[in-house]
Amino acid sequence: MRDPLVHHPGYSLRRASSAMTAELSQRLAEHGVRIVDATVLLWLDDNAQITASALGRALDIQRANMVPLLKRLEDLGLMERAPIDGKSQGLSLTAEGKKRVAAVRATIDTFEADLLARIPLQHREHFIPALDALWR
Amino acid sequence: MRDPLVHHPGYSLRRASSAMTAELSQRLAEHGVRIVDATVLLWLDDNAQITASALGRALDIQRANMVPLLKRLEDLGLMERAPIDGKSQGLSLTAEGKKRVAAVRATIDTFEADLLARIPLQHREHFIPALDALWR
DNA sequence: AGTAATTGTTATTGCCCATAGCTATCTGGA
DNA sequence: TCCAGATAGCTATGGGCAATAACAATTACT
Repeated sequence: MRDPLVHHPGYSLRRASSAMTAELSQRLAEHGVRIVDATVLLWLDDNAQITASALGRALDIQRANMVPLLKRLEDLGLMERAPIDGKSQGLSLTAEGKKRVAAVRATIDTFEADLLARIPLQHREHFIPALDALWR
Repeated sequence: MRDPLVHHPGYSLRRASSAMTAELSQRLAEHGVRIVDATVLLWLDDNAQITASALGRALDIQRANMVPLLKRLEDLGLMERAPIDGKSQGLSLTAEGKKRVAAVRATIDTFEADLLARIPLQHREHFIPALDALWR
């Protein structure tokens, strides 16, 4: 069986990302959050009172898609909103949210370390710079 | 605004993959196929008479998810099935499928080259080996 | 003051992956 | 040779994330 996709960076990227996503999802399920939830929680922890729109721009999430995401975090009691003016609202973690984000951060840090550890040493330092060149 | 996700390989991987996927999708739309369709077409071109199950195993696609995928390619007139025995069927490209796959392959090759070109030279050769360590 | 941009929202769609369960067929060991 | 177990193809359903279009209310700019 010939594999026409060996040495195709696009395909390798897709497969690696999908494998990574599946594993991280599973680890985060322990905390009752999805991957996107976790990234938002981390951002809120570092940027209290950020606006939904600004957060969406930072994470490249459409405003429309922020709505159910934030509602979920609010329903979980992890995040709350405070009006800034008539149309904007500042987002911040609740006390429960701060507790949760600490656990989530620990899980993510472990995960990222495990991920890097799987990459042979001679390639490791090139990994993030190469990836970042593709989107940052 | 602080970014808590800089230097997180998992996040960079997700973002790079998502950016890449969006662009490739767009380029392939010109040929009327999706990304998954294209990878299947490439495989069929190199592995005529492969079985749906075997193809699914090679690409890590569940048998259940192969069904609508193959039906789509069949409806497009790009792929046909021939019974091997009472329960298996060999998949292969139609004449139209062979024409299409040539165009698709050209688009993908250009895309992969463009993708690599965006990675700074000193990191480039490390990219695929690093990715492959994460899933192959 | 009035036009343009921004914010939050609803509704809908598309793509890809995952699980559970079913039937028919094939295969290998007793 | 027969039968249990593996395999092939399929249906139905749902989850996760992203994309688009449209709308009302508010704010910012000129």
